[in-house]
Amino acid sequence: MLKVGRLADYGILILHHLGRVRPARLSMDTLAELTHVPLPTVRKLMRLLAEADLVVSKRGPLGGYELARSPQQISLADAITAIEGRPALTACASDRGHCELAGHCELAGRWPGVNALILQVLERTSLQDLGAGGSLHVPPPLLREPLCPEPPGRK
Amino acid sequence: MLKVGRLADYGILILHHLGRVRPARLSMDTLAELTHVPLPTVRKLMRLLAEADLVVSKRGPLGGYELARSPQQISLADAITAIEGRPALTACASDRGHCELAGHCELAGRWPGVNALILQVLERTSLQDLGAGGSLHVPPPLLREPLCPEPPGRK
DNA sequence: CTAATCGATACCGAGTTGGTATTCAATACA
DNA sequence: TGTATTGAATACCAACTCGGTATCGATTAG
Repeated sequence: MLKVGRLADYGILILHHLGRVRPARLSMDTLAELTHVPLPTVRKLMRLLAEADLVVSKRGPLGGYELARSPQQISLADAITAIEGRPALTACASDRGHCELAGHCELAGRWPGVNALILQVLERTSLQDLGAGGSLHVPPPLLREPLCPEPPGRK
Repeated sequence: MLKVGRLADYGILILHHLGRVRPARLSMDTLAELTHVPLPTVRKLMRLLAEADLVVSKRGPLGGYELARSPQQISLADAITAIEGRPALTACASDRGHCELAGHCELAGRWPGVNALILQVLERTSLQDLGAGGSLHVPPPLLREPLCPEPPGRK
């Protein structure tokens, strides 16, 4: 199904909320309430997001989390990578993890290319893009034309 | 990790091999040998691929499978959909499957857009593209410019 | 000093996924 | 018409990943 895990989904939602209140801070408790994600799960998520430097934590009363940078500067790829590792369609395109077919598989060398394409979509979509209205950076014509028109005057 | 299941991976490899020998046929036995995928697993895969009309089967001696259309006309999206259902990043972007956050989640309406983008990459990449050399339809400049440059003389 | 809040570790149950076994149906060819 | 070859269909299973939980320790505002 090519899906992103529920944790990553939740994580992105949390980042979205942090973006909305920026530069204010939100406690895990509040985040759990806002997102309806169970608190222990929020805990696990925040650790990952903090490790990846997407959020900054403050302890003690009045503590909580705030976004480390602006929502424009955080991509979906950032978020997903923080929570479930670098997106990799197949084992051959992944850093960790081995494909037992390696050696026989004629496609092994080709997957990274496709993977990079997908990754780009995720990198070019920011939290901001996701949260606001608009066409996700990508003009509707993309739907009918080749992925990118041949750049004029090249080669 | 945003990965495609191993079955889908195998399935695409199988389709690739069928493409190479087209319009000849290959038996499951041969396919298992060629791809190093265990025969029972090949069986399961071929049923799915046949149901999706990506391959055509012939029974009896000299039987086997052949590609239903040319490798250019089969996209990665076709293959993945046949094997693990329509790709959907999140539950909100999926047909089947419900997100228990539906109703509270401010992002629910936005995911389908991102999903469509990813889907397009998969739809625009054919078996042929994957198997052959070349730049996957997508010129390198895509790596540095906005996903698609604003079409000149528009709006 | 104390309450509020984050940090870290270990653990668990369930569902998905990849893989297997078995039996039946069709067909080329002798 | 019989037999060997090949696909079709069903049911089943084991292992791993994933989402979720519990518990305790560390920091800091007031």
